[in-house]
Amino acid sequence: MGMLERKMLHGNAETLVLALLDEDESYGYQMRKEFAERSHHYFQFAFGRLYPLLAAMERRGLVRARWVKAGRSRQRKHYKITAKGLAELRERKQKWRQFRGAMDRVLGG
Amino acid sequence: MGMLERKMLHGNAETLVLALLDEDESYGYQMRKEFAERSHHYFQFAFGRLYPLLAAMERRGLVRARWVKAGRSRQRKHYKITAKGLAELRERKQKWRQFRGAMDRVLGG
DNA sequence: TCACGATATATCGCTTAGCGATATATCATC
DNA sequence: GATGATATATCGCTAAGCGATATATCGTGA
Repeated sequence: MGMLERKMLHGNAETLVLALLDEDESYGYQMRKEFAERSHHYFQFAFGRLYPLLAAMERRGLVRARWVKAGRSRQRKHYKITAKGLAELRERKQKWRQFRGAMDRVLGG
Repeated sequence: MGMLERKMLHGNAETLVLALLDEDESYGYQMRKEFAERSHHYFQFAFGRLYPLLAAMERRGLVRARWVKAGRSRQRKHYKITAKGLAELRERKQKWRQFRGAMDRVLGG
Protein backbone atom coordinates (compact mmCIF):
# COMPACT_ATOMS: atom_id res chain seq x y z
CA MET A 1 0.00 0.00 0.00
CA GLY A 2 1.12 3.49 -0.79
CA MET A 3 0.96 6.42 1.58
CA LEU A 4 -2.43 7.51 0.28
CA GLU A 5 -3.99 4.09 0.68
CA ARG A 6 -2.72 3.84 4.23
CA LYS A 7 -4.20 7.20 5.06
CA MET A 8 -7.59 6.31 3.63
CA LEU A 9 -7.52 3.26 5.86
CA HIS A 10 -7.03 5.32 9.01
CA GLY A 11 -10.50 5.37 10.47
CA ASN A 12 -11.47 2.03 8.97
CA ALA A 13 -8.97 -0.56 10.15
CA GLU A 14 -11.01 -1.46 13.20
CA THR A 15 -14.14 -1.79 11.11
CA LEU A 16 -12.42 -4.30 8.85
CA VAL A 17 -11.21 -6.40 11.77
CA LEU A 18 -14.65 -6.47 13.31
CA ALA A 19 -16.25 -7.40 9.99
CA LEU A 20 -13.90 -10.32 9.56
CA LEU A 21 -14.36 -11.61 13.09
CA ASP A 22 -18.11 -11.29 12.69
CA GLU A 23 -17.92 -14.20 10.24
CA ASP A 24 -15.49 -16.41 12.12
CA GLU A 25 -12.87 -16.15 14.80
CA SER A 26 -9.32 -15.76 13.55
CA TYR A 27 -5.78 -14.69 14.47
CA GLY A 28 -3.50 -11.87 13.40
CA TYR A 29 -1.43 -13.49 10.71
CA GLN A 30 -4.47 -15.15 9.17
CA MET A 31 -6.48 -11.95 9.20
CA ARG A 32 -3.76 -10.16 7.33
CA LYS A 33 -3.88 -12.77 4.57
CA GLU A 34 -7.65 -12.67 4.50
CA PHE A 35 -7.69 -8.89 4.08
CA ALA A 36 -5.19 -9.12 1.27
CA GLU A 37 -7.15 -11.80 -0.58
CA ARG A 38 -10.58 -10.27 -0.22
CA SER A 39 -9.38 -6.85 -1.27
CA HIS A 40 -7.45 -8.24 -4.26
CA HIS A 41 -4.22 -7.42 -2.44
CA TYR A 42 -5.26 -3.86 -1.88
CA PHE A 43 -5.03 -3.99 1.91
CA GLN A 44 -1.62 -4.96 3.23
CA PHE A 45 -1.68 -4.41 6.95
CA ALA A 46 1.68 -3.85 8.59
CA PHE A 47 2.14 -6.11 11.59
CA GLY A 48 3.31 -3.11 13.54
CA ARG A 49 -0.18 -1.79 12.97
CA LEU A 50 -2.25 -4.95 13.23
CA TYR A 51 -1.01 -6.42 16.50
CA PRO A 52 -1.21 -3.22 18.52
CA LEU A 53 -4.68 -2.68 17.04
CA LEU A 54 -5.88 -6.12 18.13
CA ALA A 55 -4.45 -5.59 21.60
CA ALA A 56 -6.24 -2.25 21.88
CA MET A 57 -9.50 -3.77 20.70
CA GLU A 58 -9.19 -6.47 23.33
CA ARG A 59 -8.61 -3.85 26.02
CA ARG A 60 -11.74 -2.05 24.87
CA GLY A 61 -13.72 -5.27 25.09
CA LEU A 62 -14.59 -5.45 21.40
CA VAL A 63 -12.89 -8.84 21.01
CA ARG A 64 -11.85 -11.64 23.32
CA ALA A 65 -8.58 -13.56 22.84
CA ARG A 66 -7.47 -17.07 23.71
CA TRP A 67 -4.33 -19.03 22.90
CA VAL A 68 -4.77 -22.02 20.61
CA LYS A 69 -2.18 -24.74 20.05
CA ALA A 70 -0.87 -25.07 16.48
CA GLY A 71 1.70 -27.81 16.26
CA ARG A 72 3.82 -29.05 19.18
CA SER A 73 4.49 -25.80 20.91
CA ARG A 74 3.40 -23.02 18.60
CA GLN A 75 0.63 -20.84 19.90
CA ARG A 76 -1.85 -18.79 17.93
CA LYS A 77 -3.85 -16.00 19.49
CA HIS A 78 -7.42 -16.44 18.39
CA TYR A 79 -9.77 -13.48 18.54
CA LYS A 80 -13.51 -13.66 18.81
CA ILE A 81 -15.92 -10.77 18.51
CA THR A 82 -17.92 -9.86 21.61
CA ALA A 83 -21.45 -8.49 21.97
CA LYS A 84 -19.94 -5.06 22.44
CA GLY A 85 -17.88 -5.61 19.31
CA LEU A 86 -20.99 -6.55 17.36
CA ALA A 87 -22.70 -3.34 18.40
CA GLU A 88 -19.61 -1.37 17.45
CA LEU A 89 -19.52 -3.09 14.08
CA ARG A 90 -23.12 -2.24 13.36
CA GLU A 91 -22.46 1.40 14.17
CA ARG A 92 -19.27 1.52 12.15
CA LYS A 93 -20.82 -0.06 9.08
CA GLN A 94 -23.45 2.62 9.22
CA LYS A 95 -20.81 5.33 9.52
CA TRP A 96 -18.87 3.89 6.63
CA ARG A 97 -21.97 4.04 4.45
CA GLN A 98 -22.52 7.64 5.48
CA PHE A 99 -18.95 8.55 4.72
CA ARG A 100 -19.02 6.76 1.39
CA GLY A 101 -22.22 8.56 0.47
CA ALA A 102 -20.85 11.95 1.45
CA MET A 103 -17.70 11.37 -0.57
CA ASP A 104 -19.61 10.26 -3.63
CA ARG A 105 -21.97 13.21 -3.45
CA VAL A 106 -19.06 15.64 -3.50
CA LEU A 107 -17.14 13.73 -6.15
CA GLY A 108 -20.21 13.57 -8.34
CA GLY A 109 -21.01 11.09 -11.12
CA MET B 1 -17.75 15.65 12.78
CA GLY B 2 -16.73 13.11 15.36
CA MET B 3 -13.28 11.68 15.75
CA LEU B 4 -14.08 8.69 13.54
CA GLU B 5 -15.43 10.82 10.72
CA ARG B 6 -12.35 13.01 10.80
CA LYS B 7 -10.11 9.99 10.60
CA MET B 8 -11.97 8.55 7.65
CA LEU B 9 -11.43 11.86 5.91
CA HIS B 10 -7.67 11.70 6.33
CA GLY B 11 -6.52 10.62 2.91
CA ASN B 12 -9.47 12.20 1.13
CA ALA B 13 -9.53 15.89 2.01
CA GLU B 14 -7.35 16.85 -0.94
CA THR B 15 -9.51 14.81 -3.28
CA LEU B 16 -12.60 16.69 -2.17
CA VAL B 17 -10.97 20.08 -2.69
CA LEU B 18 -9.81 19.12 -6.16
CA ALA B 19 -13.26 17.80 -7.06
CA LEU B 20 -14.91 21.07 -6.04
CA LEU B 21 -12.42 23.22 -7.89
CA ASP B 22 -12.82 21.03 -10.95
CA GLU B 23 -16.34 22.43 -11.28
CA ASP B 24 -15.62 26.05 -10.50
CA GLU B 25 -13.02 28.16 -8.80
CA SER B 26 -13.75 29.04 -5.21
CA TYR B 27 -12.26 30.23 -1.92
CA GLY B 28 -11.75 28.65 1.49
CA TYR B 29 -14.78 29.84 3.37
CA GLN B 30 -17.07 29.09 0.45
CA MET B 31 -15.62 25.63 -0.06
CA ARG B 32 -16.28 24.78 3.52
CA LYS B 33 -19.94 25.66 3.12
CA GLU B 34 -20.14 23.79 -0.15
CA PHE B 35 -18.73 20.63 1.42
CA ALA B 36 -21.20 20.87 4.28
CA GLU B 37 -24.18 21.33 1.97
CA ARG B 38 -23.31 18.65 -0.53
CA SER B 39 -22.56 16.11 2.16
CA HIS B 40 -25.76 16.94 4.08
CA HIS B 41 -23.61 18.53 6.78
CA TYR B 42 -21.48 15.46 7.11
CA PHE B 43 -18.20 17.18 6.28
CA GLN B 44 -17.32 20.09 8.55
CA PHE B 45 -13.80 21.11 7.74
CA ALA B 46 -11.93 22.90 10.49
CA PHE B 47 -10.33 26.08 9.21
CA GLY B 48 -7.14 25.04 10.93
CA ARG B 49 -7.19 22.12 8.53
CA LEU B 50 -8.56 23.75 5.38
CA TYR B 51 -6.32 26.79 5.04
CA PRO B 52 -3.03 24.98 5.59
CA LEU B 53 -4.25 22.33 3.15
CA LEU B 54 -4.99 24.90 0.44
CA ALA B 55 -1.60 26.52 1.00
CA ALA B 56 0.13 23.17 0.66
CA MET B 57 -1.79 22.36 -2.50
CA GLU B 58 -0.74 25.68 -3.98
CA ARG B 59 2.90 24.96 -3.14
CA ARG B 60 2.58 21.61 -4.90
CA GLY B 61 1.16 23.30 -7.97
CA LEU B 62 -2.23 21.56 -7.83
CA VAL B 63 -4.08 24.85 -7.56
CA ARG B 64 -3.35 28.50 -8.36
CA ALA B 65 -4.50 31.33 -6.11
CA ARG B 66 -5.36 34.97 -6.73
CA TRP B 67 -6.86 37.69 -4.54
CA VAL B 68 -10.30 38.90 -5.50
CA LYS B 69 -11.98 42.03 -4.15
CA ALA B 70 -15.20 41.48 -2.20
CA GLY B 71 -16.61 44.77 -0.96
CA ARG B 72 -14.56 47.89 -0.33
CA SER B 73 -11.45 46.35 1.12
CA ARG B 74 -12.21 42.73 1.83
CA GLN B 75 -10.13 40.23 -0.08
CA ARG B 76 -10.99 36.69 -0.98
CA LYS B 77 -8.38 34.18 -2.04
CA HIS B 78 -9.72 32.39 -5.07
CA TYR B 79 -8.30 29.02 -5.99
CA LYS B 80 -8.34 27.49 -9.43
CA ILE B 81 -7.34 23.96 -10.34
CA THR B 82 -4.28 23.55 -12.57
CA ALA B 83 -3.50 20.93 -15.21
CA LYS B 84 -1.38 19.13 -12.65
CA GLY B 85 -4.29 19.30 -10.23
CA LEU B 86 -6.62 17.78 -12.83
CA ALA B 87 -4.26 14.87 -13.35
CA GLU B 88 -4.01 14.40 -9.60
CA LEU B 89 -7.79 14.46 -9.31
CA ARG B 90 -8.20 11.81 -11.96
CA GLU B 91 -5.74 9.57 -10.15
CA ARG B 92 -7.31 10.19 -6.76
CA LYS B 93 -10.82 9.49 -7.95
CA GLN B 94 -9.57 6.18 -9.24
CA LYS B 95 -7.90 5.41 -5.92
CA TRP B 96 -11.02 6.31 -4.02
CA ARG B 97 -13.04 3.87 -6.13
CA GLN B 98 -10.46 1.17 -5.46
CA PHE B 99 -10.53 1.84 -1.77
CA ARG B 100 -14.30 1.91 -1.64
CA GLY B 101 -14.42 -1.38 -3.52
CA ALA B 102 -11.88 -3.04 -1.23
CA MET B 103 -13.79 -1.88 1.85
CA ASP B 104 -17.10 -3.11 0.52
CA ARG B 105 -15.68 -6.48 -0.44
CA VAL B 106 -14.42 -7.04 3.10
CA LEU B 107 -17.55 -5.67 4.73
CA GLY B 108 -19.73 -7.86 2.53
CA GLY B 109 -23.39 -7.38 1.59
C1' DT C 1 -23.52 54.70 15.66
C1' DC C 2 -22.74 50.94 18.16
C1' DA C 3 -23.00 46.16 18.82
C1' DC C 4 -23.32 41.71 17.12
C1' DG C 5 -22.94 37.72 14.33
C1' DA C 6 -21.40 36.25 9.98
C1' DT C 7 -17.76 36.42 6.75
C1' DA C 8 -12.83 35.74 5.71
C1' DT C 9 -7.88 34.29 6.20
C1' DA C 10 -4.03 32.73 8.81
C1' DT C 11 -0.58 30.57 12.12
C1' DC C 12 1.27 27.97 15.99
C1' DG C 13 2.28 24.11 18.50
C1' DC C 14 0.33 20.21 21.29
C1' DT C 15 -0.95 15.74 20.91
C1' DT C 16 -1.65 11.49 18.90
C1' DA C 17 -1.00 7.46 16.40
C1' DG C 18 0.70 4.97 12.42
C1' DC C 19 4.08 1.81 11.33
C1' DG C 20 9.06 0.78 10.04
C1' DA C 21 12.46 -1.49 12.32
C1' DT C 22 13.53 -4.92 15.07
C1' DA C 23 13.49 -9.09 18.07
C1' DT C 24 12.24 -13.79 18.92
C1' DA C 25 10.53 -18.41 18.24
C1' DT C 26 8.30 -22.46 15.71
C1' DC C 27 7.45 -25.21 11.70
C1' DA C 28 8.12 -27.76 7.19
C1' DT C 29 11.18 -29.35 3.89
C1' DC C 30 15.10 -30.05 1.24
C1' DG D 1 21.06 -27.59 9.74
C1' DA D 2 19.82 -24.07 6.55
C1' DT D 3 16.17 -21.51 4.47
C1' DG D 4 11.78 -19.31 4.09
C1' DA D 5 7.18 -19.16 5.77
C1' DT D 6 4.55 -18.81 9.91
C1' DA D 7 3.50 -16.29 14.19
C1' DT D 8 3.46 -12.59 17.83
C1' DA D 9 5.20 -8.49 19.90
C1' DT D 10 7.26 -3.84 21.19
C1' DC D 11 9.53 0.62 20.75
C1' DG D 12 10.05 5.13 19.43
C1' DC D 13 10.50 8.41 15.46
C1' DT D 14 7.92 11.27 12.73
C1' DA D 15 4.25 13.48 10.48
C1' DA D 16 0.12 15.81 10.61
C1' DG D 17 -4.46 17.02 12.14
C1' DC D 18 -6.75 20.67 14.12
C1' DG D 19 -8.08 23.31 18.43
C1' DA D 20 -6.99 27.61 19.95
C1' DT D 21 -6.17 31.93 18.82
C1' DA D 22 -5.53 36.37 16.33
C1' DT D 23 -7.14 39.83 13.17
C1' DA D 24 -10.07 42.38 10.09
C1' DT D 25 -14.33 43.43 7.18
C1' DC D 26 -19.19 43.39 6.31
C1' DG D 27 -24.41 43.78 6.86
C1' DT D 28 -28.13 44.91 9.78
C1' DG D 29 -31.09 46.08 13.31
C1' DA D 30 -31.74 48.55 17.64
